[in-house]
Amino acid sequence: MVKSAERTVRILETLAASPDRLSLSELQTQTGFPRSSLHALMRTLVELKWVETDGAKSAFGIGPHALLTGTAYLDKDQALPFALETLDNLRDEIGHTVHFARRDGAHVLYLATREGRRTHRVIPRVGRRLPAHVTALGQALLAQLTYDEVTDLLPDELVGYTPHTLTEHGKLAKELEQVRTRGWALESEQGTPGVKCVAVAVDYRIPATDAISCSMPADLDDDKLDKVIDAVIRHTRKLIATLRREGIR
Amino acid sequence: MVKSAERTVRILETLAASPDRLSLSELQTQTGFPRSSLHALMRTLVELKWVETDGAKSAFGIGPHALLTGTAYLDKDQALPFALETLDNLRDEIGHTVHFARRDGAHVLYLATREGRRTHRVIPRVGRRLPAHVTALGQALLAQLTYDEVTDLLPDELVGYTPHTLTEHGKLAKELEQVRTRGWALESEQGTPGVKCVAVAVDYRIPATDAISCSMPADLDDDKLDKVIDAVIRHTRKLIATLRREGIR
DNA sequence: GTTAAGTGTCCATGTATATGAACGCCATCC
DNA sequence: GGATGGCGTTCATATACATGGACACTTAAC
Repeated sequence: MVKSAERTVRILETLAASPDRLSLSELQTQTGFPRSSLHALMRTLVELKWVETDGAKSAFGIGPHALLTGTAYLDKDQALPFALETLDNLRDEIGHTVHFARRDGAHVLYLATREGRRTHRVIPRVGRRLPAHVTALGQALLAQLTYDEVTDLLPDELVGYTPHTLTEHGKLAKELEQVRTRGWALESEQGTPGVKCVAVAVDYRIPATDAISCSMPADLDDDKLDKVIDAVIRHTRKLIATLRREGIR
Repeated sequence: MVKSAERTVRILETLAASPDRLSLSELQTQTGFPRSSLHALMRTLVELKWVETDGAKSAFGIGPHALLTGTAYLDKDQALPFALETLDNLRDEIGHTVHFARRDGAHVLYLATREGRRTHRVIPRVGRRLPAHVTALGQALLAQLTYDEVTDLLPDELVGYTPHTLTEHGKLAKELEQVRTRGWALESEQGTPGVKCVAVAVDYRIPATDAISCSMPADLDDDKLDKVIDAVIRHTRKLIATLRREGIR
């Protein structure tokens, strides 16, 4: 491990994770790196526009070059170009926001926002990440794994985001078992208050590494929910067929 | 400048800019760094998930952590949370994709995609970047600057993307003068074949650093184009008022 | 079968970096 | 006004890295 390279990305991750800009000393406490070492690294990163500084220089934040570089990850994705049409169609059919994600259900790769009023001021963006156990996307993907793999992947302490979050490994395992048998995951305000999500894994790989989800208001009635579940399953099957046909691995 | 920190981000930028994954030797030729130095850096970056490797290890690509970190830039933006509603409303009203960008018109911060069929297979994503002189967004922002500032900012050679791209500084200056007087920029297939864009600068700062644009099929008739221009101007004014009221700087 | 050019990997050593401590600056406190 | 704690900055020296060259391996050429 090259020390300064590791530190460079750790600093960037720290800045990205913080809701506010950080001073040199705050960075010191959060990263544990010496002030003087940080000083040199920050000067470098600011010059390269990977870190923004607040005029007074006492507040560092993630810079525009990090955005330019990071989002290029999307262009490299094999499955995404073929998924776009399905995702937009699904969004148009059900009228709710659709997410496409991969791996541990964490980072959202594509987002088809619905028309009309938005309910909260959270910026809809790709790359957003919530722990796998609190989202339907995450559960749909975790359900592909064995119990041991799941406990291995997740931390011992499952963080609770709302009163409905499954914070016990036993309960989560039970839920995942249900996801496996019925084929889709349902999240009712486990991650975000007032939001319900349905997710289905896109199993063109075994185990599946991608999933489609649809988020709705939590108070949606069961009739409409059934229609959404049906639509998500239908479109996911179509996407699987497309990916198989195109030979995506 | 810390050498390995600089190299770290240069490597990431090189990987991001390349359409394909790169081998160690390709990285060597593109960056000029010695193979053995690259080797150590790549191992570090792969371990940290900032770089992905292709199983065989002979093909490096940008990794998921770069996406997670880079997109956090969006959460730090002051104006964006207040712009979301306006942008979605504009999209709903005119039925075309709406972009919100800043600085040199380069990186798109928010994207409200339209419903219905998509015309090409380019992944719609934030952070995408085209040179300022080929986009309406870029021209709307360049029009805020003096001739000297523009020539200073842009390279001497203006790259042409289509036959309609303004590749001469003189012609660009003339166009920018027109943008200044009429208040909006129009791009007709100068950046992307088959696409027309209208952009208006959001001048809550002087000079404006943000702009809203709307992209349409190039064959849209003049009547509808006028309606779009009117809508973009109207919504931009509304956003300016909002930002002023909220005291965003 | 031999050559050539591609790949990743390893190692010793000269060079570049990391860092503790000291410094200067500006608030705030009492 | 002296003390305290915040900030960024600087420098000598110990430490860690950069790197040319050697190595092993695969593939393609002939």
